[in-house]
This record gives sequence, C-alpha cells and structure tokens, in this order.
Amino acid sequence: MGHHSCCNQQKVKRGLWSPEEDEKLIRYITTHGYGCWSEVPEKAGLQRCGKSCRLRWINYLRPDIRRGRFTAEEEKLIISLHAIVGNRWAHIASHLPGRTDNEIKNYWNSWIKKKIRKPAVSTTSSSVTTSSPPCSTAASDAAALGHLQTPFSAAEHQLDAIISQSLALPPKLGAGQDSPPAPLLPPHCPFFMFDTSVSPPSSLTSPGTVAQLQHPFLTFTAAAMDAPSFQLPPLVDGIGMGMATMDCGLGEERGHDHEGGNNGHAAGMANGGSCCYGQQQKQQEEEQLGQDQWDDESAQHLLMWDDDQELTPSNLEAMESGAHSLLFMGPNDHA
DNA sequence: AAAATCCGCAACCGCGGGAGA
DNA sequence: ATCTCCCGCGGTTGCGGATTT
Repeated sequence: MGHHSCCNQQKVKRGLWSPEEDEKLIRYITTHGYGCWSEVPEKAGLQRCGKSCRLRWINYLRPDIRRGRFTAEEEKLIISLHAIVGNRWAHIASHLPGRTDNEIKNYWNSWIKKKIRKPAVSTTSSSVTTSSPPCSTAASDAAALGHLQTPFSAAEHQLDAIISQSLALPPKLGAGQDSPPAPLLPPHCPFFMFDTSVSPPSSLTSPGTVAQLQHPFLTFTAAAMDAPSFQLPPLVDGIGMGMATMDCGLGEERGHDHEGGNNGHAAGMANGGSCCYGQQQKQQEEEQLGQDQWDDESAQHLLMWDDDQELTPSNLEAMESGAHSLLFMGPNDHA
C-alpha cells in the first residue's frame, strides 16, 4: 500500500499522535488557523503530512468536540439519519453537534457488530418479535399493527425492539446456508424527512386516528417530534423547500404516470392514501433541488406520505414489499 | 497469572470533486 | 480542455485496553 502523495515526499511520522505533537498542532492552529493543511505540518514543526494533521484536529483536537458515550437521543438520531442518508457519516455528523463523522462511523460499525453477534431476544408475546426486519416483511407490520393500543409514550421501547428486529438475520438465511449476511436494513426501508418547524401531525396525535398510525416508525417519529430535547433539523439540505410545494394528492397526471409502468408503485396509492413519486414529479424535483439530491434509484422507491392521510393496510403492503420508502410530510410542509 | 479473544477507536488509505493555473 | 493540487469523505486497518478462558 502506498502512502498519500503528500506523505511520500519526506519523512513523515505515522501512527498515534504524542501529546507533544498535539500541543504543537493546537498551538499553531489556535494562533494561525488552518488555511492550507498542507502547510500546517511544516509551519507547526510537525513531521506529519497535512492530511494527518487535519484528521487529528477534526477528529480529536477541535475545541468544540464532544466526547463520551452517545446519548439515547443521539443513538436514535443516528439510526434515523442513517436510514435516510445511509453511510454519509459527514452528513449525519453535521446534525450531531460536537460529534465527528469518524466517531459516528465507528459507533455505527461497532453497534452493528454487536447487534449481529447478539440478535435481540424476543420479548413477551405481545411485543414485537425479532424474526424480521422492521419494514420489509409482513411479520413486522403485523407486529406493528398488533400495537394498536400502544400509547406514544411507549415509542422508545418500540423503537428499540424494532431496531433489534432490523438487525436480526432474516429467516431465509437460516442455518446451513453460506450466503453472506443480508443487508441489515433493507435498501428501501421506510424513512422520514424532518423539519424543525414541523409539529406532530394532527393525525398522529389525534386519539381518533391513532389506531391506524401504529406503524412502528411513525410512532417513533411522533414521539421524537414531541420531545422538546429532540429537535430534528432538516435532514437533507434544501430538500424541505422542494417538499413544501409538493402536492401529495392523487392528481390525474400522477395517476397517469403510474399507469405508465412505474414498477407497480400505484399499488400503494390506490387507496387514496400516500402517493407515489412519479417520474414527471421527480423531474420537477430534480430541477428544483439538483440532481445530486435525487438519484433515480432513490426517487423510484419514494412513497409520499401526507399528514392528513392515514396509514392503511394497502400502504403498509406497499412498504413491506420493499419497493417503497416512505417520505413523511408534516403539516407545515403544505403551507 | 497467562494466554487468547474481543472490542473500541484512532489513524490511514484511496477516491472523487472543486478550484485554480 | 486539461492538469495539478488540495480538501473532504467513506472504507478499512491495526493498536491497545478490556474481558474471557
């Protein structure tokens, strides 16, 4: 393995940083800043490459860094964010003040390993079981629907169970098979996009409709929004603006798009619930948001969710098929 | 008590993208 | 348009402390 070009030129030290090196780097950056990292080592008197200095500063020496164990809120936020953006650790870290992408990445990887090694044990008969991912199987949704009487205060517990579920190996990969482990979270697991200005949707808080909204992820979302300490910033930069103008009703054009052969996505819409993300709509979004925000793969599986719509069995079916992700839209999105 | 194993985490590596020449 | 440099990111490695055997 070769080293980075900037590290080849001269004798650069590698490995762990000594306290003396840390002190040099801190002293230099606090007095001069770090305009150009490639110049930092020389000017700071360090036998390191600029890249190494940058990494050390960002991941360890930065004054605003926050160390120590992740809180339960942080854990859940990471899980939620990861479900949305995947392994974009820097993006996730940007929503966790004081945490670095490296720290979150390490946390996630070790957490995953832990969950793989210790698949969650099934709880009581009335609780969700651990035999399937949370969003791609009938079992999980059946479990979710089995919680019809569960108050939102139980969301945290539910989420833990759901997370455990999601990390248990699917039944199809039972003993005797040499297949590699399946992805821990299905590629199109239902997900949500938050806006700090979004308050819990009426349909989530209304006692009259709560029975139809017991999808585990929805429940968690409502609880998260309810908690004052759990402020969720917009997850995807700029995406909220585009969403705000989106009509999620069943427009004729959109319905037509579905008929145009959009992988049968209309199935999740036929009941008048959430709407599918049609091709034409997608193109409009791409114009608004930029292509990088909406790749074809993601958009094809997006299932829109409106706050005044109810989660019906048909919608659940669409999600559990694995064909759709779920985009939750709060009431303010329609302003 | 010693060896083996596990596990967390700091650090390295390669790659892609942006900016400037 | 092309090249070079630099930065930032995600994936991976390997060290060293903790735990287990």
